[in-house]
Amino acid sequence: MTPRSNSPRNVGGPDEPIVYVVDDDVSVREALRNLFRSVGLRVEVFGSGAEFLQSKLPDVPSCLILDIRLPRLSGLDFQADLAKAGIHIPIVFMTGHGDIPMTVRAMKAGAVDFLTKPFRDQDMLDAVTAAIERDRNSRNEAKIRSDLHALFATLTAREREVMALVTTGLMNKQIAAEIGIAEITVKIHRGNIMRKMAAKSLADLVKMAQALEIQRPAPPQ
Amino acid sequence: MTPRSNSPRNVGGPDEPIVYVVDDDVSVREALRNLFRSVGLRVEVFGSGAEFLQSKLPDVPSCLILDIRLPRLSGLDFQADLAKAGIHIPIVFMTGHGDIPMTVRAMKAGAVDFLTKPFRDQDMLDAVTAAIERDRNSRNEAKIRSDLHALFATLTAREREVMALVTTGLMNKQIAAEIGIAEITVKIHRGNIMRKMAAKSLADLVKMAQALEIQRPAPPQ
DNA sequence: GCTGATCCTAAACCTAAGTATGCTCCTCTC
DNA sequence: GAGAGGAGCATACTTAGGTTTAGGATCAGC
Repeated sequence: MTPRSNSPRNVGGPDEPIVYVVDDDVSVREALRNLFRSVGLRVEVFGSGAEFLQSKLPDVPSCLILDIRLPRLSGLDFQADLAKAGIHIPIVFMTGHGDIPMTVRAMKAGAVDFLTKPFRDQDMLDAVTAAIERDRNSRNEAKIRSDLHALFATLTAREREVMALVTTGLMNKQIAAEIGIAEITVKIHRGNIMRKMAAKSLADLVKMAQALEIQRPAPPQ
Repeated sequence: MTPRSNSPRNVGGPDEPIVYVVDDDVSVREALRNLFRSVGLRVEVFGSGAEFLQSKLPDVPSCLILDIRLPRLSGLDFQADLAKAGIHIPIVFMTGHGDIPMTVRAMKAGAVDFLTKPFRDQDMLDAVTAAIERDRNSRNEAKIRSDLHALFATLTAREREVMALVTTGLMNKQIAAEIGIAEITVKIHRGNIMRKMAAKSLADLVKMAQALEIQRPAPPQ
C-alpha cells in the first residue's frame, strides 16, 4: 500500500554504523555476524578482500574486522592496499597464529586492536566500539575539512593569495605593496573573501586558514 | 692548564640525544651500550625502573629501551607508571618471550616499537632513531606551548577574558556589552594583551589562542 | 597610611578596515 | 561580437581599532 513498503533498511537511521567482516572461514563469518547482530549492529560479511573492495561503502561510521591470514592477500598487505587506495577505515585484526612482528606492523599502520583467537566476545565488541568511535570522529573532521575546502574552491586565484596574506596578519597596505596593487583593491578582494567563505570575522577566517593549512606564498625573487 | 679541562662531556653538544637502557641482565645492558656507542649515541644504563627514575633526565631528545620482563615491575606497568608521573618518553620494548596481548597493550599505550630477542642490531638502531625523532618533535611542540603559556600567565583575569572574546571574533562593542564595561576599556585591555602576548597582529593572537585552546567563557546565566 | 597593581572611564586624535558607486581593461566563451 | 567574469582603480563615506593623556576606585601587602 505505502509507496515505501519495499524499503529494506528499517533497522536504524541513515547514520547507523556498519561492521564489515572479512574472513575466508564461513563459520567465523557467521559467528561474528550473529555476535554483532545480537547487539544491534549492522553487519556485512565478505569471504575475501577483493569482495569487500567491490562493495560500495556508505558514508557512515564503520570498521573492518580482518583475519591476518587471508588466502591470497595477507591481512597486513590488504591494510596497506587500503591505505594506498585512500580508504581509511579502522581495522580490528584477528589471528589464530600471528606473531609479534605482525602485531607491531599492524599497530604501527594504525590498527585499532589485534585479537588472538579464541577471543572473548566482549573483547571483540569493545574493540569494535572503539573503532567505530574513532571512525565517527575522523568522519566528522573530514566533513568539516571538505566543506571548508568547497568554500575555498570558489575563490579566485587572486582571492586565495590575498587570503593567505590577510591570515598571516599583514595590513591591507602591506598586502597591496607585496603583490603590487592598490590598497583599495585589496579591500575589495577581502570583502569578497569574507562573503564567499562565510566568515563572520577575521578571527573566523584565520581559523579557517589554519584548518586549510594555507601557507603564505613565497614572494617572487 | 685550561680552566675547563675537567669537563667530562666532550662527546657532543648540549642537545646530544640520550638513549636510556633498562634491563636486569648486565650482559644485555653492556651489549646495548656498545651498540649505541658504536654509532656515536650517548647511553645511560640502569638495572631497574627504580634506578632510572632516580636519575635526572636532561631536556634533550631521548628514548627508553625497556625489557618487557623486569623483575619487580613489568615493563608494561612501568610504562603506565611513567605516563601517570607525567614522564613522556618514547619507549622501545624488547622481549624474549612476549605475547601478542602484551604487544597490543604496549603499542596502544604509545610504544614506538616492540622487538623480539634476538633482534638485528639494525632493527634496534632504526627503532631508536624513530623514537628520538619522535621525542625531538614532541619536545619542540612542548617548548612552544610552554613559552606561550608563560606569556599567557602574565595576563590578568580580565585580560584573559577579553582575549577569549576577541579571538572568538567579537567586536569591541560586543565584548563591552557582554561583560558590562565601556568600549574604551576593552580597547585598553586589548592593547595590553597584544603587548604582553607579543602578538604582531590579530591573526597572530588568534593562532595563539588556538594553540592555547582558549575557550570562550560561557555568559553568566 | 602609603604603595603598587588592577580595573575602570573620558576626551581627543589617528589609522585601518569596510562599503558603495562608477568606471576601464582583458580574456574566455557562446 | 556580445556577454560574463575577473582584475584593477578612484572618490567618498562610515565604522572599527588603537594610542595618549589624565584621571578615579578598590584592594593587598608592608
